[in-house]
Amino acid sequence: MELKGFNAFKDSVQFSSEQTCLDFLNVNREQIRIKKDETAVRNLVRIFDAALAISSGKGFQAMSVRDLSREANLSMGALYSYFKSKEELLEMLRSLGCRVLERVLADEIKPDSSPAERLVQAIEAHLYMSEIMKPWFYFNYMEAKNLRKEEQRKAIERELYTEGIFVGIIRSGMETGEFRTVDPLLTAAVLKAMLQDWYLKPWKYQGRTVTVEDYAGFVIGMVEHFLKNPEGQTAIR
Amino acid sequence: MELKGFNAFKDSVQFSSEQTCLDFLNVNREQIRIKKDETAVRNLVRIFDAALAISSGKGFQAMSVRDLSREANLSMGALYSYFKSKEELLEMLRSLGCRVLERVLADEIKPDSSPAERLVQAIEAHLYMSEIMKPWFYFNYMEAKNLRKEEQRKAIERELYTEGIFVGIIRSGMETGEFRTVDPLLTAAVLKAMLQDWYLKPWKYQGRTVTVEDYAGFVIGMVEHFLKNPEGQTAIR
DNA sequence: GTCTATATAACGATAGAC
DNA sequence: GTCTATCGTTATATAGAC
Repeated sequence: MELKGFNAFKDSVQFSSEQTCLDFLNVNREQIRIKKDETAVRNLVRIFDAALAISSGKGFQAMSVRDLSREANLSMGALYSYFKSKEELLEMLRSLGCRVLERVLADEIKPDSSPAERLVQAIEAHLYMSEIMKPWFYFNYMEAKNLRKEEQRKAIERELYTEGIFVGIIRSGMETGEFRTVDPLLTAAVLKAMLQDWYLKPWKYQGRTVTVEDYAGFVIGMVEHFLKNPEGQTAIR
Repeated sequence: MELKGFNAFKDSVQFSSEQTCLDFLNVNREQIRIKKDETAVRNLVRIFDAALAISSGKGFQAMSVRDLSREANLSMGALYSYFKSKEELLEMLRSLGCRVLERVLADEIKPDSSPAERLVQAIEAHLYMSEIMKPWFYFNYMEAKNLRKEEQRKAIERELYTEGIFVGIIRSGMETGEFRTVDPLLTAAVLKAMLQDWYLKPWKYQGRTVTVEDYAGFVIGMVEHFLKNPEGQTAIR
């Protein structure tokens, strides 16, 4: 196993809040009343950062729009020219990270790599993205239940989609004989659970001075150990 | 590996909501204004069940005391003779399952078993208890952040305590040579994450008709595969 | 574009009748 | 023990001045 490492990953994805908000603005142009891009992006960044910060402490429902107004340094009236209800703000926040996450996963997982290599790429991409956008990932997980039924369905679909990436990799590894025969669905499910633990319990890993690379290395080691065919790589390649 | 199985487990713990609420009443006698045990227990069961049901849908913060009054078939006034504030209700709910959980873990993990056996006992106990008290486990996880700082600290302590049970088992298995050398803290952490996934995403496993025994078998298989010393049991050293 | 001020609804909590 | 009625507070959302 050969890890890309967190720093190399960060350089290659070039994440910035401003770029993310500009993308967001371009997609949701009609819902936002502000006409000047520069103003809109600047305030969107402040709104999103503040909302994620407050929500991570006490949850989105318990955050009042007044709280948000204070934290983002914008008046009530100003806020309501970026969204028309608190519920809409919730859905804006949710959709924020989805686009960038999907793009990164598509970029970082190389279809012509071996299953074992793609497994490492996928695990690193998931973990490192969750490290970069930790507040969003936490929010996305904890607030899913507050979405409307329809949006909730989409959120579940999304979880199953990223899990499906792992299922696909495991299946193809089993076909080439690189991996031994396991239950691909359950394996992907518990792998996902491990990856999510990284951003769900930051207090745990921070307190133990475990870095995200340490964690990635451990998870990859465990999964490889579980999947590796003891008879060695039996074919194709 | 030899599993006890869910039904055998259920028989041996003899869980009942009424018993749990009676225990609770005996511990918190001074905070509850109702004098007749029978009435108090009956209503406590209704309050707790209703509160967990509503909270699991939209979270505790979003649940109004009026919602609770409707669902539990008790008036506002009646509710407030069982707790003196919504926040106190939150802490009552949190403490509910802790006692019974701790008792069960102590009963089910036999100190004179081998590390491998104790590992199976601990995993089964955790999973099966979370299946029996699923609404409470979900609540306990999702609402921890709404507790007061002091109570939050205790919640983290509790998480680390149950995780510590696994750490202890892994360490002793490494000492006897039954297990190979791994990072006990990280192993226990990801194991915990796997166990929690069972009650955090019921929609996933229910939809796939995976039973809790299936899940237990899979997790135990994976962890044993990870821990098992390839050289076999090399004795005490 | 952003502000202050306010309308309107819902909230948690309590007092007092039964 | 439980209910109904109601208090004071806080919430979301908007209107109109700047």
